[in-house]
Amino acid sequence: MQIATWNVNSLKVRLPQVLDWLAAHPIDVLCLQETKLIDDRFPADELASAGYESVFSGQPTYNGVAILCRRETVGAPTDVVIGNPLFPDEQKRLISATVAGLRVVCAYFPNGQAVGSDKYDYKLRWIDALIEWISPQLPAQAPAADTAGCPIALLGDFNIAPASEDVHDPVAWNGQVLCSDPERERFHTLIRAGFVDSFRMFPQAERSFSWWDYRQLGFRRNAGLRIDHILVDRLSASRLTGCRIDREPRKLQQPSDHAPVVAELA
DNA sequence: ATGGCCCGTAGAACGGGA
Repeated sequence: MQIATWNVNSLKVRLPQVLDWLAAHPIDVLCLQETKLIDDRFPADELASAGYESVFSGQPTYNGVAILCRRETVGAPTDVVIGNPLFPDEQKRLISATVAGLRVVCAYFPNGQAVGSDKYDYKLRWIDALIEWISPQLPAQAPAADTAGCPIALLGDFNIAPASEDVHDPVAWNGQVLCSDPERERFHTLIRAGFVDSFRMFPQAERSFSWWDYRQLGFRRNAGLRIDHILVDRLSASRLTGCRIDREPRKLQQPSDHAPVVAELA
C-alpha cells in the first residue's frame, strides 16, 4: 500500500499533473493540500474517472485539503472528519478518513509567516490542538492496554523542517519560521507521542528536500526545505518498506513548489 | 540589494505562500 502527500498549490492548475502522476505510480492514498477550491468546484468527477474516490474540504482562494483513494485497491474512504473538533477554525486545513483499516489524517499546517507574528501564534496554537486531538488516536503502545486505536498516518505539509539536515542553508534559516525551536519542539512532541518520521526510517540522499522556492532558481540550486512529511504510528512503521520524495513533478512546466512524498507499507 | 516567483481574486495590484 502506497500512501502519499502533495501540496499542489492550486488543484485547478495542477489537476493534469496530479492525474498524470497517479497514472504513472501505484498510489493508493494521496493527501492533497492547498487545493484552493471550494467544494462545489472540486474535480471529484475527473478523479473518479481516473479511479480515485475523494473526500475534501475547501474554501475560496486559500488552504483546502483532500484525500484521494484508489477505488480498485482500497475502496472509498469512510468515517470522514473535517477539521479538529478541539479547534474550531474557519481555515480548511485538516481532513481525516479511514481507508482500508488505516486512519489517514491529511494536514496543511499553517505557514506562520514570521516568528512572533499573529500568524505564528496561530500556527503554534493550531499545532498544539492537533497534538491534543491526535495523540489519543494513536494505538496504545503497551501490549496490555485495551484502548488500542487502529493504525494511523499523519501526512501533509507540516511547514516545519525538523532538523538542520532538512534545510539547504541552516545558518540563514536558523531561528526563522519553519525552523524555529518552538515549531521543531512540536514536531518532536508528535514523535514522542508515538509517531515515526517515515522518511528517516531509510537511507536518503543528503540535501533531500520537498519544497523549493519559485524564486532564485531554488530548485535548480536545490535550495530547499523538507517540510512535507509522512508520520505513522510505531507498529505501522515496522511495516514500512520505503519512503521517498519524488522530485520529478517539480521539474515539469508550471509545477507546484512542493514535491510529493511517498511511503510504502507492506 | 530584505526582492526576485506563482496563485487566486481580481479585472489593478495585493495578500499569501515558505
